[in-house]
Amino acid sequence: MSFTGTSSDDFLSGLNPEQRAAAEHGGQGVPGPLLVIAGAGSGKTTTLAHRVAHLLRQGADPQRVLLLTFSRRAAHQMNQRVGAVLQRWLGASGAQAPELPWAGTFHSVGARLLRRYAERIGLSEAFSVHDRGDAEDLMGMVRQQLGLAASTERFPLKSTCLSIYSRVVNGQDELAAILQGAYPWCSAWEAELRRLFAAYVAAKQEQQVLDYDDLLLYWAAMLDEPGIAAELGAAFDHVLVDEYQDTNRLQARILRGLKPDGRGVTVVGDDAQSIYGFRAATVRNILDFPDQFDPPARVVTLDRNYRSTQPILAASNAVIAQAAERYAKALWTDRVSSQKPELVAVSDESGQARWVADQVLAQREAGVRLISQAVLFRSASHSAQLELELVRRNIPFVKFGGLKFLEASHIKDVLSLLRWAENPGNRLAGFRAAQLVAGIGPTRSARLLDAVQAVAVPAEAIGAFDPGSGARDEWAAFAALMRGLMAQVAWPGDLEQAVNWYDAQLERLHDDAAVRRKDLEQLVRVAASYGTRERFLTELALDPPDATSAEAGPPLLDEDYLILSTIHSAKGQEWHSVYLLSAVDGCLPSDMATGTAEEIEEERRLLYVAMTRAKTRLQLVVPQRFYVRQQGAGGDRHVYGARTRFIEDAMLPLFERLPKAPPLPPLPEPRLGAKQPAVDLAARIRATWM
DNA sequence: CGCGTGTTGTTTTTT
DNA sequence: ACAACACGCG
Repeated sequence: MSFTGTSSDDFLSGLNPEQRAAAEHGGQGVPGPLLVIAGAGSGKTTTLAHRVAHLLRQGADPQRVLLLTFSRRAAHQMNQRVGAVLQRWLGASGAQAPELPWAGTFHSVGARLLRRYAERIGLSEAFSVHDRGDAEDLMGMVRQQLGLAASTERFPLKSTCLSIYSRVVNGQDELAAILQGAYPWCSAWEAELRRLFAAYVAAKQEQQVLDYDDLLLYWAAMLDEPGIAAELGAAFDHVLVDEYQDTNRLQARILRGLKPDGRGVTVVGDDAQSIYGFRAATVRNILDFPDQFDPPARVVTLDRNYRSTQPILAASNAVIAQAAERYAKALWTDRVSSQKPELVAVSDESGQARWVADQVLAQREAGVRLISQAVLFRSASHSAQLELELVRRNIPFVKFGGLKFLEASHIKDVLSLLRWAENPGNRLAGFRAAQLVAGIGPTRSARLLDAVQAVAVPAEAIGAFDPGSGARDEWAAFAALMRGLMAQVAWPGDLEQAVNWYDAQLERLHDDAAVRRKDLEQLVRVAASYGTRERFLTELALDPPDATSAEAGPPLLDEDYLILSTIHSAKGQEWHSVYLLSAVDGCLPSDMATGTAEEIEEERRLLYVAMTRAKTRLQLVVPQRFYVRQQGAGGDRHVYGARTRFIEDAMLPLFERLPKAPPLPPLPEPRLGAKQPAVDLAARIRATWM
């Protein structure tokens, strides 16, 4: 299939000169490496979409274009934009715009490639993908087995162990260096951690499971084989990477392995928006990209902002200008406005919730739909008070980031049944699944798994297992379910069967069975959109649905709703009005992240990302005090919050301050002792009716 | 051996 | 305020 056409170049005519240069880079033949530095709101997606369209128009085969995006959502968006551009160009010719089959995240593309090459690299084609929670559980199991949990001095928690392991793998660094740099309090455990990680890797391989890091690690390792590298490199003519500032060294290694000479490679990003350092992303990837090649990659900088008004941009530029190291660029715009971004002083977190709810409603009255407004925050928990307020006032909202559907225990329970059926070697899934039966605990479950491992047909071992006197009937039903799930795949009927069986256990396992039942119904609905059980299980780990039904739930498409989002999840998005909650030192920068200068720089970029999401209206809300958590009910310990350190006094002229009058000092807390109240209001009010 | 209860330690961001 | 862990009962 070819899209080479004869029509003119007008489909690029909507672009500015720099965008156009990026889109057309290379002319005929396979172009050399290209780096596009795309500032916030500079039309990055548009440019990348036009570049893809341009390549296809020049005859590139969509099957041979690899487009690596940061999220599934971005991949989808890109596919649509490319389609729209091409559609316009193809015009009335009626031809179908092509789909890009190889558009996705590094992780999801990795999973697909590994499955394709499974046999050649000694991997089972039925390998399972562990999400973060599963990986932690397995790490916990191994930690237990090695006796590290029982040592007299406390050993790092399983989640910490996994974070360290992940950092080592993704950062392609030495354990000792990572410990020293990011986990100094764990340095004393280096030898034990090494032993733990070795056992963890062995356990994964034995069970044929891969965690997120493995999807990249095996891909990179596969590319170390010259034969496979040549084959894979030749399979793609063009490799485009979005959000390159948030890739880590392992991902850079993959890119180099695919295209050692850089021909056909385009990377796009903005060093000022690098916010995934905690995941071992390194801004060095983008800073060092050009000189990796000889001759160096071409660099195109997009510094015209089409999103925000001039006052919003001026404030954002001032914030990022304080950053230590970056590609120098100052964004500019011709969107004039007299409205500066606003710094709003409120009394405390509940005042903040009321303020934002008031503002959101007022804006809606003024004609700004809820869906064009967003509330951003540093960490998912910061929005708790606001969520209560929104529910109270009947303002519909959807929250991005924070607790994921998949992390809920009932969802994990049901999925463990399917995962075990899909891959009986997956001990973790079996371990969890068997314990759902009343009367089965860790010990019997482990014994069962040994029995399963010892025979050729797992279902037989399950049927023959003696669960102890109390559980025989329950066990028969469970064994029948597993036999059915393991014998043959019927999708999505398998999930319904699993949910049906699990429903009988729900009341016993959880007090809030009703809410959880709704989630399971939702899961069944989601499942129908996946073609096969295997795809469902892997893709769910790589792209979980966003919210549980306990929260707002998926509003109907025609309904209007407010967006709540962590700053991280807001990446790449934009809204007419943006409210940033708790722009206070301790929240932003988070007091969890003030250890090193690098961490603080990343927090600064987070504020920059948050501010540059706003098109027309931006409010940073600063509670004057907030209550310290971790204290008894009725406790009154609080901290007087200072405005975030990233907005220095010298920048204040760039903001409007609200409210205009200085805020009233907080009322002194009345000390209600045993004494009688000074004024007996109650008696007076009773007297009205006498 | 499983399950319910009390105690202790710990809090971020995501594929 | 919450979750993981240790302990003691059935």
